[in-house]
Amino acid sequence: MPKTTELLTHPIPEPTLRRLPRYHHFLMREENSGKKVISCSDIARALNLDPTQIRKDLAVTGIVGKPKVGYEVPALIQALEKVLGWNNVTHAVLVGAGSLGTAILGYQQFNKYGLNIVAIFDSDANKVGQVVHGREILPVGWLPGMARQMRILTGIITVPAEAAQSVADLMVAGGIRAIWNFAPRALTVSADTIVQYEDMFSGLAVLTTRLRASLLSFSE
Amino acid sequence: MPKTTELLTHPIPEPTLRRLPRYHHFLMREENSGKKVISCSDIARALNLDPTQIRKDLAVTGIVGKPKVGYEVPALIQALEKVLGWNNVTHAVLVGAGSLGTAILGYQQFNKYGLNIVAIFDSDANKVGQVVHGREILPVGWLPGMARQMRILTGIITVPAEAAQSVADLMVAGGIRAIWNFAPRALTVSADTIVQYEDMFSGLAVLTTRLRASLLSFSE
DNA sequence: TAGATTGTTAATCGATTAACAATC
DNA sequence: TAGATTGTTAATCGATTAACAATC
Repeated sequence: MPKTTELLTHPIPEPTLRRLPRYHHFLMREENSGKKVISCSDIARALNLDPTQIRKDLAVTGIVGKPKVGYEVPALIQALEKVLGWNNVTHAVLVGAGSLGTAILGYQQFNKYGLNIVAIFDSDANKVGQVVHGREILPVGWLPGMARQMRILTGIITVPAEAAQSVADLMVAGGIRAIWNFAPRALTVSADTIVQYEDMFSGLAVLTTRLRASLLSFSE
Repeated sequence: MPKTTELLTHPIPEPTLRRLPRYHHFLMREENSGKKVISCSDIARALNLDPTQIRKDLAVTGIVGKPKVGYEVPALIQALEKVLGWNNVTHAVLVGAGSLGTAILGYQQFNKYGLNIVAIFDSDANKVGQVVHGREILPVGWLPGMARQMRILTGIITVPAEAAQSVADLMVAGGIRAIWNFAPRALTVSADTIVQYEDMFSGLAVLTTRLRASLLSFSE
């Protein structure tokens, strides 16, 4: 194997990647309340995690802390944003102007963290032409052409499960390479396309099952 | 250790639990298209998973398959619903009548899978009294009393991050034992309360980071 | 300095995957 | 029967946690 392989940035484990935004949120809050420096144990206590785990997670940012002191909050925030790519804007199209779709479109926080939804589509002729959050709903047939022309690489699916696969096909046809899928439906896409499932039923299943287990163990 | 301990149902690993709803969705679809029996390899192909993993996951339902044939679809669906508790209704209150909150309230699918949102609250006096999806928005101060009186054990938080902790406090005060938290904020709650985080920023972080890695590896 | 905290290596834990006998 | 598929045990893999030297 050539030496360059070792120089390639080691991929960040997914569990770590999922925790980084939580650290970022917490650090922003601490910075706002005037904190200049923070230790892993502080973060661990607030987020209910193991301090060693946090140390390992933060290592991926390249930031080094001072023994007995901790990490500089602003530098750590900056480094996290760099790793998460929140400085570069990700342009995306969204399909499905239902309540979830418009909620995501209107969620200012996403914009703040580098997600820019440039167009919203729907297949419903009654919805096409309506304006939501300042953007006109476009016919979904326009997606492939527009995505290709604007070189959009990210697509968000918020349509009902039955329509999700056909929307994914349109996205792939439009050159989209990463799909954020909120529909409870497994998608079949080309090998070079990434699908990130955001299945809220999974979360609900964990919650209700844990609740039942907890009630049983307390014999209630 | 007394023998009864061994009889207690072994807790289902979280990764397994998160996959069960995906199996359920897929099986429902297969049943609708008339399929009576299904094999692990069929499921594996459709969901892009390992057949052995599926066999192990399905074992938690207690359903046994027939070698060379597979599993009976209707029985498997029933068994999954039982494990996931989708037969018993989970009553819940929701706080935060913003776009995400109303989207969740209006999402019929949740109702179908055993989640019944009995009341929606907000702290904004302008919103209180408005009706969304047939339910009047109530002042958040009423939450503890109502939750306790109706014996609601589940709460959903869809308020901005700054307000999430105070809402969680109200929920705990109202006897709520499981919180589904959509706000990007770590919550501090009593030991007997479960918090399920549904942080969409984690999903976004995974998506954009993977996309960048993919683009780099293809040297584009 | 003494002691708290970092960074890192080793041990543990748990989940995924491989191997294979049982069975229809 | 032969061969596909199940169920289960063992091996592998990867993430978390523990231990501890380095350091401010």
